[in-house]
Amino acid sequence: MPKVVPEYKEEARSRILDAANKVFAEKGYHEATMDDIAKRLGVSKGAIYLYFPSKEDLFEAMVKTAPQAFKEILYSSFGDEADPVQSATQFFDKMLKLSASNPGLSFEILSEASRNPTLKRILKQNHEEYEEVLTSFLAEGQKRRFVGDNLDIRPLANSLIALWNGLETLLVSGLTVEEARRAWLEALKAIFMNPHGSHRSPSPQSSRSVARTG
Amino acid sequence: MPKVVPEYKEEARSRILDAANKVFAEKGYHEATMDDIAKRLGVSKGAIYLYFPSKEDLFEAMVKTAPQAFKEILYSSFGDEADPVQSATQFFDKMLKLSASNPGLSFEILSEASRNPTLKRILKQNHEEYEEVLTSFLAEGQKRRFVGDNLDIRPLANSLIALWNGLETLLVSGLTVEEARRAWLEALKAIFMNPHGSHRSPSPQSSRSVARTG
Amino acid sequence: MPKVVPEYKEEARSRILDAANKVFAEKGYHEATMDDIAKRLGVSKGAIYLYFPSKEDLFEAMVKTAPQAFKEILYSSFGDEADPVQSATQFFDKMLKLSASNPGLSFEILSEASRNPTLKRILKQNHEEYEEVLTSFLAEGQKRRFVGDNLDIRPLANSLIALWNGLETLLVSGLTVEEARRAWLEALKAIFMNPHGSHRSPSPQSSRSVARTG
Amino acid sequence: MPKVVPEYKEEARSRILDAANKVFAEKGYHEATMDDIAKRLGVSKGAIYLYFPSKEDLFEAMVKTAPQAFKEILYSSFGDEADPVQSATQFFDKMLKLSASNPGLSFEILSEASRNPTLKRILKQNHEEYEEVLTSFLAEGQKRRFVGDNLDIRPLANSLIALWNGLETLLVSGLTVEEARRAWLEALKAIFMNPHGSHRSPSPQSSRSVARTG
DNA sequence: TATGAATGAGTGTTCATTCAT
DNA sequence: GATGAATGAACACTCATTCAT
Repeated sequence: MPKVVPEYKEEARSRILDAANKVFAEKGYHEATMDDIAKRLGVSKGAIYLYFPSKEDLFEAMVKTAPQAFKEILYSSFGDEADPVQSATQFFDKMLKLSASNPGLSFEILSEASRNPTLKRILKQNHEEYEEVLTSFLAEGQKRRFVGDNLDIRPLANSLIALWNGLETLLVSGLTVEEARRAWLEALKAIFMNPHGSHRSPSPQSSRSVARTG
Repeated sequence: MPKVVPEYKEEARSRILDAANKVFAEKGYHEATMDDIAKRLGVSKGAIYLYFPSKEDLFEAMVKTAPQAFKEILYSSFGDEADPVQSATQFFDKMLKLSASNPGLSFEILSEASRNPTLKRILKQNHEEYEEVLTSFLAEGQKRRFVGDNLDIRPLANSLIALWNGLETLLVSGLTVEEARRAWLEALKAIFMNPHGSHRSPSPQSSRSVARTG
Repeated sequence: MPKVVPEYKEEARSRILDAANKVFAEKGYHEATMDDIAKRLGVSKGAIYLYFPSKEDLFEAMVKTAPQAFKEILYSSFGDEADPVQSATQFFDKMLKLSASNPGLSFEILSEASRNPTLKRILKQNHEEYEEVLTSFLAEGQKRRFVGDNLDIRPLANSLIALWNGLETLLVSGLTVEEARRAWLEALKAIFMNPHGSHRSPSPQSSRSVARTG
Repeated sequence: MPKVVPEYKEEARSRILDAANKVFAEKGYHEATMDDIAKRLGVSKGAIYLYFPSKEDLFEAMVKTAPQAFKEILYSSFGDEADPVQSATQFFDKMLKLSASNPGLSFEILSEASRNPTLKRILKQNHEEYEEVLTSFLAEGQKRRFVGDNLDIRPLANSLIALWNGLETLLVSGLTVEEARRAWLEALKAIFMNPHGSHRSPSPQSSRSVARTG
């Protein structure tokens, strides 16, 4: 059996997190055993406990690594000056690929988080990063005039994140990828192509027909 | 110990499903034990097995009951002829209440479903019901002129469902209710307030054919 | 569901015993459930408890009925004046048929009996009946000159019973029916065809070469 | 709690098999619990599962060890050139002792085997070993002239095995040890003392071909 | 550091038996 | 008598965690 790593503790941790990610993604938090993870690494169960004090800690550490991939996709999709709908399509496809490699892992995380304050805090931090990145992108878009000048970009960023997350749930529920892509693009066009930039409340025609939400 | 039910087998099942719903919501599928559910009902573990052959079956049966609540909320929110954004706000608040009483249950379901074909099938049926109901509502909205005439209402319905689902995930991730409501309304305004016909390449026959939902 | 029997308690018992016999034979004592037996009869579980106070009692009662079939086979095989080897072959074939219809039941009974004094007593009574019947038959055989005059017929009877029982065990162990029949006949010929009738100790040549067993 | 074994995995298995043998013999397969076996060893239940994947596997492994004891008894009883009836008496007494230490275990095995193909296969292998050893012994007996020259020794071997097995059943049924020994010896005398060649239609080539046991 | 044997608490499921109807 | 819903004790098996080596 190869050792986890002779010298670099950090790399050992990182290898374990990789293995954990795969195993948790394949089996879900509860069905995955410490032994599964150890075997995937070719290491003894006990070795993992030298780096992580418990299964829960390991899971939490793994969740902390999640934003990395997301941010990479975000930057590579929206980073250049392309047409935003095209960027959104790229984003959709890359996220789809990521999500397909971890089927159900995000729900596993969410369901644990809904009962585990530590996890919740981690997710909150992750989300704040996402929100930040996306809001910046949208602000940049306003400068470049492909995002309506008077849009409220922070809630909009949240809508976009929510929309993606929600489409992931629908994919589990049997929505085809094509249907999901269609829904994603329809919604994005509504947002980006609105010719009036009239989403925010103080625009006269919206206040006429829209109930104030308090 | 009281009997599960005085007389009617159906009511017994239904009571168990209620208890299961609560316990699964509180603890999640794996952490919830059959004993938890039995005790919540004031009944012996064995009694549950008179009505459901396994924990898994009980869970699946519980998932099948979900559309009921959703449809009730949908009809009661969008049923009358009120302003659609106001209806959407009502919908949001009612869904929020439902979801708050079952924190994390939907993710539990999704994470199980991502590995359980039976559950997946049930979720698909559920989703088809949701899509149907919402598509009909949007079609009606087109007649009443508060939904753009040439909108592609089926993907739109999916966007709305996804958006709600996604907001639920963000609430777990620490988004405040206010932020979520804001994101919801911003997105809806973009959709509903959009001047007619701007969402897609306006090919008339496609919108007609999509309205046929079967 | 038909009632166990409306009027004759004895018949009810007897029907239950029949069903029990079949179910115990099919599944073994431990794997058979009271519900299996009840369902085989088309009766409720509770009904059985009106006639037998426990599963164990039911099993014991069933064991008590066993000699009936054995005696019938014994009489019908050895009853007439036929050639004893031919009779033995008939006996073998009939017993084989009986035993095939109850595969493993006798071992089930024996293994329970080895730990259950009540069952043991029942088996002892059954065995005494068998021994009696067979000894009488052998005595008759001596009169009719096809059993050696100076044979010790009671141990011989036991040998025959043991031989049959033992062949049953070998059939479970994969001996073919043909091999078993061969073994049975070889042994019987040795016993019945011994030209000297010299099995008992006081016969000179046997005492010479045979160790006394005390 | 002491460890199952200080160093050698094989010894651990062997100790568990020993404990299992005792517990299964005392309680029978179904009444014996894994906990019983573990406690008998002074070990936790889980430890057993490190060596055997299931109760059934443990039982089967135990059954596989049976021929060892049998062969030892057979060789030590018949190994020397003593008078065969005396050898047979020794064999009887040693087998009796073995069987008394495991009351009912063989029936437990047989009743399980009658419904369990894996066990059946094991029993078949065991039986083939017994048959082989005994046939060789009888062939040797023919050379030494204490077994009739033209006896068909393979069926004869089976008869002897069956006879012993059958006597074990009668011991459970209340036959006294003395009666059993008497029956055993009477039968053996019939076989061994029989003047040469009287057991079967004396076709010489058949006895030769049967001696080839492979 | 790393191992992996051992632990022991935990859980889904079964079923003989009871008893209100 | 007969039912069948309910009980509750039991048991096989799992797995996160520990620790002697």
